[in-house]
Amino acid sequence: MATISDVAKRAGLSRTTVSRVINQHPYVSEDKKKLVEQAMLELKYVPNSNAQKLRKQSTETIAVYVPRLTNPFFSQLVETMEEVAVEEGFQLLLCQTRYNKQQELNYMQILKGKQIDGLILTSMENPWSEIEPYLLYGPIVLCNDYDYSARVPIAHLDQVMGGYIGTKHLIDRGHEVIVYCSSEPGISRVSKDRQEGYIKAMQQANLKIRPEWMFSDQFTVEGGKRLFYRIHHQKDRPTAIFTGSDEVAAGLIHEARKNGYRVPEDLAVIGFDDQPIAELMGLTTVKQPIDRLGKTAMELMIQQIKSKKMGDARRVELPFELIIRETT
Amino acid sequence: MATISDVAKRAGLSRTTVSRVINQHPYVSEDKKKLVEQAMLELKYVPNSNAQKLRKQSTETIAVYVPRLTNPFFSQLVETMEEVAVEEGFQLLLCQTRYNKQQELNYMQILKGKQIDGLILTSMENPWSEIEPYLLYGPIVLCNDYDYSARVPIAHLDQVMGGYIGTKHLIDRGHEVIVYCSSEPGISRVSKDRQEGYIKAMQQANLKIRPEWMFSDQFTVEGGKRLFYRIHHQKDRPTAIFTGSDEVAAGLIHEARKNGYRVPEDLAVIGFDDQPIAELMGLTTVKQPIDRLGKTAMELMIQQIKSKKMGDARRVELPFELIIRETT
DNA sequence: GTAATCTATGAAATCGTTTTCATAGTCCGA
DNA sequence: TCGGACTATGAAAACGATTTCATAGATTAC
Repeated sequence: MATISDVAKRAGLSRTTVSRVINQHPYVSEDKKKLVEQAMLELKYVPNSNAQKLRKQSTETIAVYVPRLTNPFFSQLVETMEEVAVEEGFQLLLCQTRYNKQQELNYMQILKGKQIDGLILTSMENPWSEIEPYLLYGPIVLCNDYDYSARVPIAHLDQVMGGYIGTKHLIDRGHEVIVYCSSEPGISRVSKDRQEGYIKAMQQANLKIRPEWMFSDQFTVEGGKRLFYRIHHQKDRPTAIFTGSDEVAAGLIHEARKNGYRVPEDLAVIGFDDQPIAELMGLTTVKQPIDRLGKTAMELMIQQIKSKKMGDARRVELPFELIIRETT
Repeated sequence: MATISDVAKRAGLSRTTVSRVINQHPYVSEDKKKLVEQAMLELKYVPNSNAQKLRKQSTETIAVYVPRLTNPFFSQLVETMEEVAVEEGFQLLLCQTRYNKQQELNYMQILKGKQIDGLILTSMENPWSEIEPYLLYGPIVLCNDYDYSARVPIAHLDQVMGGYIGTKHLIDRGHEVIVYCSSEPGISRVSKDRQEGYIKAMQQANLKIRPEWMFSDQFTVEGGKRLFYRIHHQKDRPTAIFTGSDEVAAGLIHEARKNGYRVPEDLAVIGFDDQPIAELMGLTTVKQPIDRLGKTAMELMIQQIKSKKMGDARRVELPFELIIRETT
């Protein structure tokens, strides 16, 4: 494999000059530049990026932590992030925490080892205080999940509002017994706040809230199905359900219909996210602008890397949109 | 940030000995080892991974090229691959080609620049002859998409068979006018072979094949909807459709029902992949073992990296499974 | 006409590791 | 008791780039 020295030798110049051509420094004469380019072409030379990273102390690589990719919310988030990153000349290292505290912390070594220029967290399995120390080693941006005590850029939605909007819609439709199902396992602020929004809306309407109406352990299509049977067998059956994702809603509706329920007459269901499946099923849902969320987070990251300033804790809050279809 | 020299100084030993401890070489006495570990702890030392990569000439990083992540087939594939990679001590660099020839070639610089130890292609936008030269720079493994002339490890399914199974099932159900819809844009062998399987089954049954019964431009839920209207307005309306993915099938069925079609009585539909949505919609489908596919490909890659032997063109072919539900 | 600035180039230091080579003491068998 | 094998350590070279510093000719400014 050709090195920069080989190129220099071939062009009859020094390594310095070759490096200047590669990095488009000024002060290289046109004719020498041509010579170098010719030599690089002949030798099929490509700079060794590990050497570059070591010397430049920058890697043009950003890591994204997601719980798991089969959750469409996160795969769409990552898709957008990769697109923005590449446009700006960065690459994406993908890390799945699998909702696991330890896994998340293990991955932190990547930041410590200078392997990446920055880190985007889309969910946090550990409290911010566990993560904060790593800020020493490089910039961190929060996306989706958040913690207001964190002094880092954040792109997110006000999930209290999200929970409120959805619940309020069900209340407006005349429902009084409403079940809430959270979106994620773990200590995520997203779940906590969204549930707070649910509670707020219920209280405002003077409706009862009961622990057995709040679920926090079902997150997939399968989970939605299980959720249905839990409800189905309850004494005080709810008339409406606020689910943490469109997938849970879809699974739930599927199973409900199979058991002779009419939706929304016997059971109203509202989803969350507005994934393709929502339109397909005619699902009323609280839409999250996932693309804008991912784009914003990545841009905040890149700005921070390029400006080399840490500590500009800009917070960008994006809006929800209630999409009313046929399940409420 | 502490370097290996700092650690060495603090422990009163040489860099060499510290390096030996880090890499668990033999021939380090217990007491010196303790000293080094103590020093590393005190200084919160973490090796600079770019320096390691440069010196070791290996990066413990594998790149995966996918067209795009919002296609659930690919996000599931990547999810599995990441899991296997991490288990074996590797990391995953994610690259989306967006079905774009040039993008795919651009990304090839990553391999040339020694930034990764190997490359897994899940789809090919360029003919193998364009890609082959890059083998010089590191191992390549094909996954899902394939080209029999490529002398590299391949994990895939016999898509001719896949197309045949699905079509045969429709024929067995008594259908004679069957539309085929391919799974991907571009020159992918997957599409070509699957279509060949369709043709084979049709010919075996002495059924007519017409160009206007073959579509190759719709790949999403939205695409499925558009596909429905194309068919809806045709003169010789088909009674059955073989779609390239469950999503297309889902969109199509949704739109068909909206227009008063009964499925499968007026229009039978078979999907491909067996994604969660397929069960949800009661969709008959040709199941691909995506997890096994991803796992196998990653294992083939890691074996090749670890053995340092190139050119063992092992081919692993996994089986389809026909899942019959209610849409055929 | 001279000092200051700009342009163009290369030698050598540097980034932070691992690897090679050299050295020396210990142990063991004949 | 001698020689080979094993254990333990460190100095210096190597990985392949970029950056700093030095130098020198060309140009500009007054």
